[in-house]
Amino acid sequence: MPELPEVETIRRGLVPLIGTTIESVEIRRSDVINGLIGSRHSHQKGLLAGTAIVGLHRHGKQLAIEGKLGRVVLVQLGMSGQLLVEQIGAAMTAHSHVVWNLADGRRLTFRDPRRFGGITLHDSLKSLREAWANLGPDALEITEAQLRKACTGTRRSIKAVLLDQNAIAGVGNIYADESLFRSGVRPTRRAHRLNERQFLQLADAIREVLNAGVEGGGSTLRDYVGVDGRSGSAQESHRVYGRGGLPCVQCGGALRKTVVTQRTTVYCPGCQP
DNA sequence: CGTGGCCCCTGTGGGC
DNA sequence: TGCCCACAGGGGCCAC
Repeated sequence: MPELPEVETIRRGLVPLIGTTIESVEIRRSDVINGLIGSRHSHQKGLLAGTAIVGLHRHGKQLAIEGKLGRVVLVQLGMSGQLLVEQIGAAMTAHSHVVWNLADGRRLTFRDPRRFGGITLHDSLKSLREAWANLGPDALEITEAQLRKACTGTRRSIKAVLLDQNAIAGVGNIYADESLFRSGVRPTRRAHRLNERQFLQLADAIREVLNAGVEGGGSTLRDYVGVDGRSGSAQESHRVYGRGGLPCVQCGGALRKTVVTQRTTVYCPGCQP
């Protein structure tokens, strides 16, 4: 479900939970949690039972819930993941895998029908930082220099690099196509062959489309729902994503739909030479 | 070692 | 109207 703007919107939606104590945690499907070892008691502890939420962090599309003592629950939403704030006692929807019962009578629910997402436990902020250091720089603030570095020494296409979270963290399929269109770069272009101007324009475009998505409340996805379970209101109009065969907004020519790196890709043959 | 290909899984929307 | 299947925001792992 989420691209970076949705994850950031969810993070902001959860900020009001800071200071709230987690009373207990229900693991309804343990296989969504990576590296569960040890006792039931340690699982509860690792999932922050009995402690307060003290911070909410994001890097790329990953979201971290920080508890007291530096323990961290790292959530990856994958394609269909959701974090929902609900009232304790409300009907539990299908595919609700982990539930944090809060002291204020509400609960935080991790739902993920397709289960491409998951949860990883870290016992310290240091451990989280190390994991995030292995990812590329955050796409929301990507600089031209960082982008150029990610594209150096590889023979892959620029789209493959954009989608590689270890190269740049946070660009998904929609924003890869949107940023490539806005910078006039064909998705299949070898990454190392972009010129100076293209690196600059692409870095600018990535920041712009992601920031626009955040401003729009992360409502750029068809079945995205926020922490309140409602979908976003201001649907951003994508210029190429989902518009294969339709006229290009710049030149009027037909947008071409292909597959690059196993992902549906739409671009304008005229504007992205 | 870098890279492309395959697969994981469920829900849904569009075509027939 | 209803059924079926192609396809979907991601990313880990495996052979080359």
